[in-house]
Amino acid sequence: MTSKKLKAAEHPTPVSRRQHKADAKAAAHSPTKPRPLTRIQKEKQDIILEAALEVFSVHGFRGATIDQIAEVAGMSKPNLLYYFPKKEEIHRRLIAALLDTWLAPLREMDENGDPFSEIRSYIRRKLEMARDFPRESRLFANEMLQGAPRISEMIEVDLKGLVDEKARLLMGWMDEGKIARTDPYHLIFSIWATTQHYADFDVQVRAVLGPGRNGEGRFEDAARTLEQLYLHGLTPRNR
Amino acid sequence: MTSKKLKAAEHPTPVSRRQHKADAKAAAHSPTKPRPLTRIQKEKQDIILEAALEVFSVHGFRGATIDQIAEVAGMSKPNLLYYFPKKEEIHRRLIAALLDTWLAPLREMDENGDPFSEIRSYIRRKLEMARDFPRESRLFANEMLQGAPRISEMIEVDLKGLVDEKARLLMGWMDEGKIARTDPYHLIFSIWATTQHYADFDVQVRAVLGPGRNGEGRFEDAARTLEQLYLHGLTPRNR
DNA sequence: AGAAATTTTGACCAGTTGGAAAAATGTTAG
DNA sequence: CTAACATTTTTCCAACTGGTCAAAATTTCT
Repeated sequence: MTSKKLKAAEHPTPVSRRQHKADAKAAAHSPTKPRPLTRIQKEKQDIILEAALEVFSVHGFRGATIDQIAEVAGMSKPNLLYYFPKKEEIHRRLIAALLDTWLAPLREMDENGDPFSEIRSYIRRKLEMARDFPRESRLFANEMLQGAPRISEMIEVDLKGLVDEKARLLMGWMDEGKIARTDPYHLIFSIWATTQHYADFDVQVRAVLGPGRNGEGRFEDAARTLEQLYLHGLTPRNR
Repeated sequence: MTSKKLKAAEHPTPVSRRQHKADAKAAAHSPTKPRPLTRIQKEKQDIILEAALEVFSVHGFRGATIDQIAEVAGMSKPNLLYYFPKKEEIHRRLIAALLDTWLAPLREMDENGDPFSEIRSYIRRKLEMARDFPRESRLFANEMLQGAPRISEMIEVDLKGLVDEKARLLMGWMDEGKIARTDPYHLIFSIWATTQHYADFDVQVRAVLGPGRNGEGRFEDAARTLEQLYLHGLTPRNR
């Protein structure tokens, strides 16, 4: 009694990028509903994304294999492909989710706050992210190294837009004499670089510092050094 | 600057991993001479290394393919494999040559010089390297992101040794009150991060700055910003 | 319980990958 | 010129790659 010879809804749930032909039943269920529903399969998707983050962040897009991700996720490759029909899909999902989180700290920099404490907070938050989400940082770095082929649009619009806005804010503070005058863009780049460095070059940092200063102490040392450097470095000179 | 010096003590003849069987003549030629000599085939090796740098720096070790490298090098894959029997060999050679060049600027930091001008020079040189050898920087970054599986030894010995030495030097300057007191290790990390950022995250920098400030001007802006930040930030506070 | 839908599995594929063998083509010194 | 060596090309291969498919196992819904 396999009346589903060509099954009307071959991909009703998980990831469906293209409908099969002639399925009146699907239409009957919901006329123009692209995504009927998802239940506790979202669980599986999360597991996959987790595993993919682990693998992509280390080997980059090309260097990572579906088999590898499937193994880390604890499922078979075809099973994984049931949820994400394409390798690229997994990657895109990861990147999309990442960018938002990644820019949050900068977004929080408030024009009404005290310049120094705003900048200090920003550095802190970025440093915390490098500590708490190193894989995300590496995923991002990997994408950048490759020339951001998959996210050029995002960085040219969302990211640039936000940076432009905050650069203007910093300029304002400089004009008011509240912080020393520098190029706000390069200042932001510096903060990005110094904080993300602790995630992206973790091995190097670890190797150089040796086993001694490497736990929470390391984080505090880094935070103190950077805060001093930036705050001290941004204090207006001539009075 | 462009230190082309390469240690020629890696492998003797191109295809040397296994001799033809039963040839007493080889022994007759040179009993215990590991490397007869290499002529103008070194040219080919250089071409291959050039191409490999191009490819590895973008896709990382796993993501790069021999075919790709061969194509960029303008030769057939088997031909390439004649010179470098293993993919890993090419990569190792690149990394080995790189590390030396890469650490040169730090090595040049002179304890007899003026602290501020030494640090300024160091930043300048690192920034120049990021501008002039971005591929090398990315190759290095790629390796770090992957956990430096192929060069952990090098960074744990050579690199750590050098950094320890220079950290001591910086500490000395701090003790003498010549520069503000901070963690010298994290200070060095910061300089690495901020300078290499311009090579590794070039796409991002370019996208954010837009087409305007992107030629030589960009380099100058970055240099000025970093110099101000570090020199200003390292000026001793209390008098 | 039983039908229907969903999830998982196993077999399979075509294209790519790193690499081996050996034949074919230079190159060079005697 | 020619033997000895160096280089290049052709052919080939086994393992791996992203991905498909139908059947089987499982879950869900009534």
